[in-house]
Amino acid sequence: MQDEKIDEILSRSVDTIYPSKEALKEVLLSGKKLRVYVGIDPTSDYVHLGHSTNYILLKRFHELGHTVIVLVGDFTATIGDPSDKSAVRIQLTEDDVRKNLETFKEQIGKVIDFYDEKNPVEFRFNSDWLAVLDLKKLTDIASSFTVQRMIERDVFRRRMKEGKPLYVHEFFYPLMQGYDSVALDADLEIGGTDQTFNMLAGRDLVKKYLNKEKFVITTTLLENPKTGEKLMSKSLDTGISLKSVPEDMYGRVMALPDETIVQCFIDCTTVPMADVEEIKKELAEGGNPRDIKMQLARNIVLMYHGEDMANKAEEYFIKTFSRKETPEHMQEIRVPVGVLVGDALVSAKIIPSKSEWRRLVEGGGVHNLSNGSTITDINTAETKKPLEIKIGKRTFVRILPSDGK
RNA sequence: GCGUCGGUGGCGGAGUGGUCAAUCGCACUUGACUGUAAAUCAAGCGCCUUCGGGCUACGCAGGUUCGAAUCCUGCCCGGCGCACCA
Repeated sequence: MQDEKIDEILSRSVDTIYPSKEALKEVLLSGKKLRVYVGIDPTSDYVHLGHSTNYILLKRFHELGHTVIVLVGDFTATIGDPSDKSAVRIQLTEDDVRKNLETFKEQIGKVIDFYDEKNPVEFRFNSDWLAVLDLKKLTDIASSFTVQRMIERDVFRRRMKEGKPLYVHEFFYPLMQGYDSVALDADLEIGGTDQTFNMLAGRDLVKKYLNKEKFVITTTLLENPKTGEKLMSKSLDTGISLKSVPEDMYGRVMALPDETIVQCFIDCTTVPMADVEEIKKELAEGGNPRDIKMQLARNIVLMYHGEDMANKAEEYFIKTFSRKETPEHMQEIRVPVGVLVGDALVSAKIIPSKSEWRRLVEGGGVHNLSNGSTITDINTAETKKPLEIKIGKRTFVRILPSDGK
């Protein structure tokens, strides 16, 4: 049982283990309790399915009784991770961080029990040690790395090649992140493959200051196998937020490319690998990807919203998209009698502008559910009695006229 | 500091006096189709419009011109090269 769990830790969603899988396996089998951590960026409270992979893995360590730490990168956030080129430095107030952290706990709390009394999860803030780091110490840390090694890094190399700015302080970023491992007395860090460089910097520093081996597990990123694009990207807004309401979360999972189904099962759910193998086989043998993707969507919604909500989301999806029925619950807006439908929708911010409304109507994308027709007149003013409108496939609005002033 | 190149829509990236609200790719929206909000195909993608057009936009501020994203001046920001380097 224990061995099985260890095997899963060492393989599922794992890209690479440094220094080696065998070395980590040996330590895990020895029964030694490790200090394992994952870093989070507190600049926003946005956590998506891609992040969840790391926490699911962290959970596995937690279940084996290892000490689990969530590191809040409140100090490094003010520098801006060079891995993310939109390096707008954000000045975070303590309040922002706290708020984001609370939201984070709510979302990831569904994966790991943060309030487990038997094995409490530690939350640490790197400003505690980084904000007070003096230049002497920083110089000492920096002396562990050569400039050559820094500029070898592809984000840096690419930016130099493209003539994009590259600031000196960006070199500090991996150093600081690496020093976190020292301050935490970490034995193991988990992060996406995009964090490899930063996490490896920590290995060097831990060896230097603590004279021990820090293990690093990089986890696979969800990618579109066709384009190689990251499936979950904060900047592209393609990720599936863990804050999504059940119907939305379900639908967004359904919108993922068919080719990613198996990987999502592996990385975003706790469905046993044996079952995942079954699913893989089923797909290979011509199983309907839609049905299998529905299982996936169901599993994911279940994780974050519970069984009831998963059922409801599934039902909603089937009704709305498979059978194209009108949902029971829809957004309602109240408007004075006689107002143009388009104006009402714009002022309710359901549509960004009148031009957009015009395009939607001209493109045949607006339907009057009350009588089953497609609205073709942009100046339609059917606001005398309640009107149900469908815009595109997934926006439903009920317009309620009120004669009140 | 000097020289030089550049700053364009959500992003990447064309355009270098008029036909530019700005080629194209990505993202996004809508439609068709379907097995799904997949894939594929089609259309759209600044704002307003009585559909004639109007308005605001190409780092910022001025200027030249009948007319500027495109030319000039100044400023701000960046790349590269040179210089400086106790």
